[in-house]
Amino acid sequence: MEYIRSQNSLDEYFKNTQFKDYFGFDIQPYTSIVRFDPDDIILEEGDRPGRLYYMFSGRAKLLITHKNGTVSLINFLEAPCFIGEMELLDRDKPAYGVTAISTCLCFSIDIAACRSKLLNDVTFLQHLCYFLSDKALGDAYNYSKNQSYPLKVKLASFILLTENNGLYRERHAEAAGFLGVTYRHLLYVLAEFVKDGILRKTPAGYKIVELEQLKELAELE
Amino acid sequence: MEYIRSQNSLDEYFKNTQFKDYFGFDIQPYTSIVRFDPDDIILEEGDRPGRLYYMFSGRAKLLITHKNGTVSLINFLEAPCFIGEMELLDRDKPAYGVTAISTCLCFSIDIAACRSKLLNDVTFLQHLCYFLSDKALGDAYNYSKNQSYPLKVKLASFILLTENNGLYRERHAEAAGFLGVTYRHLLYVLAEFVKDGILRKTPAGYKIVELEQLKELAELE
DNA sequence: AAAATAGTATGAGATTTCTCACATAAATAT
DNA sequence: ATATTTATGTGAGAAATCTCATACTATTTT
Repeated sequence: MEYIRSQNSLDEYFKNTQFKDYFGFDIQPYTSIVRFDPDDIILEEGDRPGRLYYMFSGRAKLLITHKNGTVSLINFLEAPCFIGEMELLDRDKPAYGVTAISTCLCFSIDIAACRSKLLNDVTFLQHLCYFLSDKALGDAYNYSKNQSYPLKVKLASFILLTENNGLYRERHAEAAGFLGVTYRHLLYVLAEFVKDGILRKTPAGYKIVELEQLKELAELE
Repeated sequence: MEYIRSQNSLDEYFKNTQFKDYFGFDIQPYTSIVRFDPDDIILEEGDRPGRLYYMFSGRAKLLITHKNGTVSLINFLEAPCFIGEMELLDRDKPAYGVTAISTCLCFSIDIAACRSKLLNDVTFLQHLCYFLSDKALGDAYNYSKNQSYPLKVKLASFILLTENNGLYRERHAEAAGFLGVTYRHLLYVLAEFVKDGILRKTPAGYKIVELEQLKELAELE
């Protein structure tokens, strides 16, 4: 993670997003801009980060660690969205972690400095409710739509969602868990993609060779 | 739908739920209690109901109608939860409908009478955010956990979730859509349940004969 | 009353996905 | 450096699920 320090760029981003309109008070003094690179941890599971993020560019994933230590990919977060609102609303530490997939640019709000302002700002709370309600509906819709398709199609979407710079490199166990198929079958279909020339296996991960074909497959859903 | 008029029962319910604590002002004057019977429409798709519900007992389902007219079951709502918050937060009419599965008891808040009070009540907004955020996480978790199991298991859960008075009577097409399997296959597994004596087919619907066996199956997930 | 429509029902072969057994490579611990 | 664990891969038969074709209601429309 890296802070973006230039005052210019902060001003610039403020102008170009609606972010400031989500608050009933001037949020800029409490805000900085941070960049998370792929695989950076945005929210540590079981931590009290003290930061509320508003991601205005990038993709991230939401993970849960089970009692037995295995990690499950649970959901995706796509800009624009809030990250870490549960910590603000209080109640224990987050029971989930968030990790950057692509480069993520976020406004980072210092909760300690303005927690009570936020919690008493109806403009902000209304917008947060709206975001959450909207996302819940969209997610539910996607869930029920998604599951009907064969793995070929779901995997194509999944690769496009998790790919970075044309490289797919998810843990197979994690991917299989999220996609609801066995490890074995995931490998099988992945091998099919390689055989069909859609992907190429490299030491760094699976390189996307035929982006168009992947997109076509994914669009079936 | 039926109003529950007795002042006694309103007082009673108020005492026995935390409902009133979710508001920073006295909500009781704006609240009545309504009962929805199975299959009653709680929220009409494309309507402006003017009511915010807090369901404190019962189960309901969330439906979406597609452009081509087909209806998809999208999600379940279980007490306690809010229903219709999108209408309060404004933005057009709801793009989804909600129908009672079992008998549902709800506090019904007259939005017209206290919209601005609600939208300016940080206590309420905070609780709503919390509910929404919590539900989103729970849904995501369930979803990713769920999909791995064979239909036998998922159908068992589904039947338990949609059953009323021991009777399962969902539309097969709707159920198949939600469960992400073909109509054919759903019928196949349903027939298996009948053959195994778990369900019995009656003119009124599928009667649950072996509740325990259904529960056992469902608990595998 | 006939026709059209929507929901229910079943068979059979094709495809997808699973189970399980096992092998190899890479990362981590002792 | 060696054992141990973790992740990756592969084969083959079994089970789950899909596709498609085809009937049979019941309800609604004309």
